[in-house]
Amino acid sequence: MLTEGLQDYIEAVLICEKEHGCVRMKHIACRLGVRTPSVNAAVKELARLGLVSHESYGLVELTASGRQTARSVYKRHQMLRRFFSETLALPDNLAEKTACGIEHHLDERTAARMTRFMRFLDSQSEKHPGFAKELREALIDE
Amino acid sequence: MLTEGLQDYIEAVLICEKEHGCVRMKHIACRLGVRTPSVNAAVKELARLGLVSHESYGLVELTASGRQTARSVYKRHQMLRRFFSETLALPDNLAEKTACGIEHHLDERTAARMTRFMRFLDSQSEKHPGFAKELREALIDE
DNA sequence: TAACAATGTTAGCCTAGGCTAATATACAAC
DNA sequence: GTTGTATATTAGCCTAGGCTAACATTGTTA
Repeated sequence: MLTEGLQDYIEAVLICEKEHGCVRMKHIACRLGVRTPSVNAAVKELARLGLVSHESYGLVELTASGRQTARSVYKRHQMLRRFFSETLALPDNLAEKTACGIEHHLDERTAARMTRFMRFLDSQSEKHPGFAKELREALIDE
Repeated sequence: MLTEGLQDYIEAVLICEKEHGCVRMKHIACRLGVRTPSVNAAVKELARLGLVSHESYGLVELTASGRQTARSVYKRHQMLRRFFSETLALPDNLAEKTACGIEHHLDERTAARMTRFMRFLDSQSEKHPGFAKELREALIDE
């Protein structure tokens, strides 16, 4: 079973791949703010689950199914980040932190619903000039 | 420091108090789906933090500061439950489960922002007949 | 090619927070 | 008052997932 922690790790693999072209233990460690022995243990487990391949002292690579999993985790993360950052107009770092904290607690259905919800808000902004502005004003909290 | 787990416990104390008039270990255990020894350890810690008072084999009672903390946790929980249940129109049990999972990951500011956001949506529904209906239709996902 | 720097791995420890089994207490009923 | 049942507590174990320190490997550079 893919625990919350492992979801973070596999997402990190995908992102490190994008960022560096290849994935080393230290990249993952750096991204997640943990030490390499922790990464080592996690990657071992991901390999056992067939989500990455990895041989000793070598690079980490996503398998097909691992990539699919990672993408789905990533997509959800981005959706949440957008919700907090764009919809709620919170600062990027806070939006990111919050998205990161909650992403593992939304099931498929809830995530899909939120996506539709955000789409609806976008459509309202387009249809009704003033909607976005009203929203922005409603959110001010000082 | 009040860990996530302890926040669940202190919220449970408040709810058990509402439900039963007094708070026993077993009430908390039942509500959180854990065993009494786990509750015992948590309550001990809450007492150490000055959030509840409790003597051996007796009832658990919130202190003033504990009650304040519990209420704030509870309020956030309810706000989230409403977001998923009313705004996103998800089934109650799913909304509850999701709210429960993510509540500890929102800081004060984010929670306040979401509250304002929901207030804004309510005001739109009032001002523009059809808004709520359009939203409902936009969320359908079958 | 020898040595060093960077990286990865292993071993062993720690904490949080569950659990069960065994023990202790409180209270009700006889 | 003794006994039985419900509840609470303690002791001790387990897992996930961090960590450091020590060791191993790789690859680069003199």
